[in-house]
Amino acid sequence: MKAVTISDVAKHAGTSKSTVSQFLNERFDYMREDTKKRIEVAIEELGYSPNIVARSLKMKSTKTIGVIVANILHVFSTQVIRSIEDFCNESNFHVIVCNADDDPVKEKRYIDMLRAKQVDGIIAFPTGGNVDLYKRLVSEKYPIVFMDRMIPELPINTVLLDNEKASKLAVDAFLQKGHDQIGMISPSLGKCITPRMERINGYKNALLDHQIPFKQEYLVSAEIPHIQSVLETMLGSPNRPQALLALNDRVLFEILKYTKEHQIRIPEDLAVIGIDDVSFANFYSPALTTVAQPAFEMGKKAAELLLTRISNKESEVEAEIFRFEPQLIKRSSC
Amino acid sequence: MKAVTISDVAKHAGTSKSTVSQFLNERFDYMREDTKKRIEVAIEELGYSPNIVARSLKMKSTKTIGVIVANILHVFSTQVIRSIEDFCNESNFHVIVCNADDDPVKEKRYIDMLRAKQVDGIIAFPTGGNVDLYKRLVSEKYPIVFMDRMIPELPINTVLLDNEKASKLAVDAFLQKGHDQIGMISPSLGKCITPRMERINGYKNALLDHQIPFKQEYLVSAEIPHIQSVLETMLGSPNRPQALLALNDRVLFEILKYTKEHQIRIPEDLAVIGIDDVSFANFYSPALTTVAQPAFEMGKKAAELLLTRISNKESEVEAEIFRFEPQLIKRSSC
DNA sequence: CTGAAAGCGCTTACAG
DNA sequence: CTGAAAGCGCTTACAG
Repeated sequence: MKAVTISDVAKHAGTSKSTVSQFLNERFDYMREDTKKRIEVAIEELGYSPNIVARSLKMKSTKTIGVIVANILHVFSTQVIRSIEDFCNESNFHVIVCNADDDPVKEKRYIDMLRAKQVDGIIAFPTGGNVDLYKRLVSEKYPIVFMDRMIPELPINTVLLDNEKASKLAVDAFLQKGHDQIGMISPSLGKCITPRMERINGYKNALLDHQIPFKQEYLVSAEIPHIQSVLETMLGSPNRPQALLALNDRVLFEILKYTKEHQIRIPEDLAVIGIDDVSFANFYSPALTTVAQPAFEMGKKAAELLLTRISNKESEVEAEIFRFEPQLIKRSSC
Repeated sequence: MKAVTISDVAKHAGTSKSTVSQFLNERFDYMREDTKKRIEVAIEELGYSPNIVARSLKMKSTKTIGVIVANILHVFSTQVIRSIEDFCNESNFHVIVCNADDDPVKEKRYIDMLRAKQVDGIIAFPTGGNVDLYKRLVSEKYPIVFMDRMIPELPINTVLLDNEKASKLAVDAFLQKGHDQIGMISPSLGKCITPRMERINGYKNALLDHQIPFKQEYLVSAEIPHIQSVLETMLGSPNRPQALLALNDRVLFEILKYTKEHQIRIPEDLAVIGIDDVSFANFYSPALTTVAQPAFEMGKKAAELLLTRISNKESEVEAEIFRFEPQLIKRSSC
C-alpha cells in the first residue's frame, strides 16, 4: 500500500503541508509560480493521491450519497440508480447502493450505517415504516429526497410518477377500443405503497370520468404468487372483464403467463395494458401496449434535488412533490 | 446536524475517551460493570453514533468496497450487484457502485476515485484497457477481484462463467433436435471481451466435437443496431441456418424482433437458444430455451473472495479462475 | 481497571 | 507569498 502523504510531498517540494494543501485545492492566489511547479513535480514523482477520508473528516463532507431502494432487481430501480449515478458522477459524488427489501428494519439499519459513514445525503424509496426516524432527520436538516413513494406527514422533497394519470391513460386507451369492462390487477396492498394506491385511485377515477360503474370484483390485489389463481376466478366468471390493466411489470408477467397457459388470445379475448414499459414489449406477440415511466428523468431529478440541497443546507426549502408524466406507448395488446 | 462525539459521551459518563472507545469496540475484558452501564446510558441519552470516517482514518479501513460494472442496466450486472450487496451487508461492508460504460477512461477515473476514498477493495468487470494500472495495484497488494471478464496477464482472482460450456450446451441441444445447421450471432468483437471470445470458441469446438464443419457465414458479429441487417442477409440466403444461438440477451432481443417482423416461426422455421435466461422466457411464445448463468452465486463468490482477501492481506494468494456452470433450461424454442 | 497522549492525513485561520 | 499550529473524531499502545 502506498503511504505517501501530504507531508511527503511537502518535504519533497521543500515547502509546507499548508502550501501543498492550497495547491491541491487550487487556491493559487498567492502562490509563486516556482512553488507551484515544485509541488507539481513532487506529486508526480511520488505518485501522490490525496486521502479523501482525512479530508472528509476535516471537511465534514464525504462527497458520497446513499441510495436505499426497495429492490435493485426491479428494472425501474436499476434505471433510477443508473441516472443518479451518472448525475452524481458529474459532480464528483459517489453513490452507495442499499437494498432495503421493503423491510423497515433493514431500512433503518441502512440509514444508521449511512449516517455513521457521514454520507452527505440520502435518496430513499421509503418503506413507510420509519416515519419517526425520518422526522428526526428532517429536524436535523439532514438532506433527504424520496423517490417513487411518498410519506404525507413528512416535509421531504419527493419525486413521483403521476400515477393517477398512468392509470387514466390506460383506461382511456381501453375505452377507445370499445372495452368498457375493464379489470385491474395489483400486487398486495398491505403496506399502503404510494404507486399502488394512486394507480388504483386513478383507475377508479378514470372509470368515474366516463360514467362507468366501478365493480368491486374487477379490482383484485394479491401477492404475486397468488395472482394465477386470482386470474382463474376473475377470468373464469361469466361476466369477466374484456380488458385488464396490470399495475406494474410483475403483475403483467403473471397475466401473460396465465393467458399463454390458457390460450387466451390478446387482444381478441382480452385486451391488456401494463404500467412499466418492459424490455420485450416490442417483440412480444402481440406487441404490448404499455405505460412507460420516465425513470431516467426521475432519477436525475432526485439527484439534482439532493445535491442542491446538500450544497445549500441552510436554505429553508419548502418540501415539494415533483410529478413526472407517464407515457402511453400504443402497440398491439389493446 | 448532531455533533455529539466520543468526548461528549466520556464527559457525560464521567470517564475518558479511551474507555468509551474500548466499550464501543467491545473490549470489555477489564471494564467494571458500572462503568459499562454509565457509558451505555450516556450513549443512549445523547443519541451518540460513532463517526466512521474518523475511525476509518485511524484504522485505515473504510469497510467499503467498490464495484465497477460495465453497465448496471444489464440484468446480469444487476443480479451480481445484488448478491455482492447482500453478502457485504452481512459483514457490515458497504458497496459503492460505478458504471464504467465499457470505457477505459471512465474505468480509470473510478479506480482512482475509489482508491482516494480508501475503499478496501474493488470488484471490477474490467474493460481490458487499464492493464498497467491494475498491474500497479497488484504490486501494491491492493485487493481486487475480476468478474465476468479476464485479463490473462494479471494475477487476479477472477469469477467467470464456463462460457465454452454454455455454447456447448446450446449446440448439443440443437443437435438433439436434429439441427446441424447452426448459426451464432454475437455483438461486436472489437475489444476482446472474455465471454464473447469464449462463447464463440465454445460454439466452434462444440461443432468440431460433432464433426460438423464450421461455416464462416454462420458466425456473425455486429454492433447491436446492425444486427437486423445481419439477420436479413444471413436468413435470406438459400442455405441459411436452421438454428441460431444468441450470444447474450441483447442479441436474443434482436433475433426475436427480426423473427416477429418477418413472421419466421420458432422453432418450426428457426430454432433459437439464447445465453442468459431472460425474464420473459417462460411466457414468450414459444417459451424460450435458454442457457442461464448463476449470477447470484457468481456475485457471492466474488464478494467472498474479496472480503477474505481484505481480511488477510498478506497471505500470498495464488490468483485463480473460478468457473461457474451454466445451465440449459429447455423450453420450446428448440 | 482506566486515563493521558500521540497520531491517522488532511484543512484553515492566523501570523509573519 | 508561506509556515506553525490547532483540530476534525476516532484508536491504541503504554503507564499507572
